[in-house]
Amino acid sequence: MNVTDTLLTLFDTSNRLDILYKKAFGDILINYTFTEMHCIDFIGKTENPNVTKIAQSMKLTKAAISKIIKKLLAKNAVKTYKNSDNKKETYYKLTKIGQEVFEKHQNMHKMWYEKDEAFFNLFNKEDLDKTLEILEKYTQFLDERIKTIKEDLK
Amino acid sequence: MNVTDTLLTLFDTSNRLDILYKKAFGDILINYTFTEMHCIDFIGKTENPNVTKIAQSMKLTKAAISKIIKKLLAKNAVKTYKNSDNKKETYYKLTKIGQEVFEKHQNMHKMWYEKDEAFFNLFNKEDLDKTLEILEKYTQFLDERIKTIKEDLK
DNA sequence: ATATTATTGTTAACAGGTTAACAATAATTT
DNA sequence: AAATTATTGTTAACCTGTTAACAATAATAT
Repeated sequence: MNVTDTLLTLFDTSNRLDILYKKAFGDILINYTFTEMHCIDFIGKTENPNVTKIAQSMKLTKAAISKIIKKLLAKNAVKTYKNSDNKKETYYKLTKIGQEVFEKHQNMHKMWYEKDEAFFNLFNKEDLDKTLEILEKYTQFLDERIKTIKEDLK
Repeated sequence: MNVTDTLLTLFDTSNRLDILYKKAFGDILINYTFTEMHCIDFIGKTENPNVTKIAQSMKLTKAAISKIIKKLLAKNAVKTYKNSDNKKETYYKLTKIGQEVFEKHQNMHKMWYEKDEAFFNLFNKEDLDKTLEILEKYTQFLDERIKTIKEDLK
């Protein structure tokens, strides 16, 4: 087992996923960036989404989301509302335009899913399960190392 | 086989690799960013490296490398030289300081490699090979889709 | 040999993220 | 109830990348 190969392969795979994803959505939903799209997706799926929730879910800062929301408001994809018993929090929901974009995005995902499924069906179940297991354990192993990196380096 | 799980797992794994990598090098080589470090690494390993070669290898634009090099020059990690029969190209080599950073980075990699190897030795060879095979084929499959995405979406 | 085309590397303007500081409001402590 | 602390969301200043335009030089075609 060549460790370097594994890491390079992993890197390659996730790189391709990234390219494909951006390309797919970039081509169809030309007026929305990748991140704006994600943001719309989250708003469409979530109860009373505010800047804080969106930021947590998307693993970006509140500052970043604040800016993105500004753009989505300018594009009329999203509108704000408030809850009468909380003057601090601002929530968002999709406009008709936003809803259309949301649905296109959902359809893309569905199509994507089907293609992937067809691909993975070429392999047998045990091999796929084993692959998942190895990847998951490796992720855990990396998590451990992230935690202990300080002592690790003394 | 749940496709969504696979994709999320893949995403998680590469995300952790990224975090760990940045954290590791960020903590040790505090004066150099991740990208500067990569650049030093490439210069240390390459014959007559110029902006163009570095950019290709690091998959960044020449403009980006141009800026990074500027910083490395300011930090005295790198110096320029020319080849007498080409007035257009500028090459770079490591200074003593740059060389030290390069070696620290190499040692980090070695240590990292050993830890990974110990981890992967917990699994048996066939399973690991199968995993690699699946990932590689999936990467190829994604490459195909990247190429054909235009027609794909009609 | 000259003219054309391609390559090299820099720069300005932009994009999309971050951190840090802040005012407004909510929650908690005393 | 008042004071303190925590949370929300915005903004300014910055960082690191991109694209596009450019001057200088090298390579190729005529």
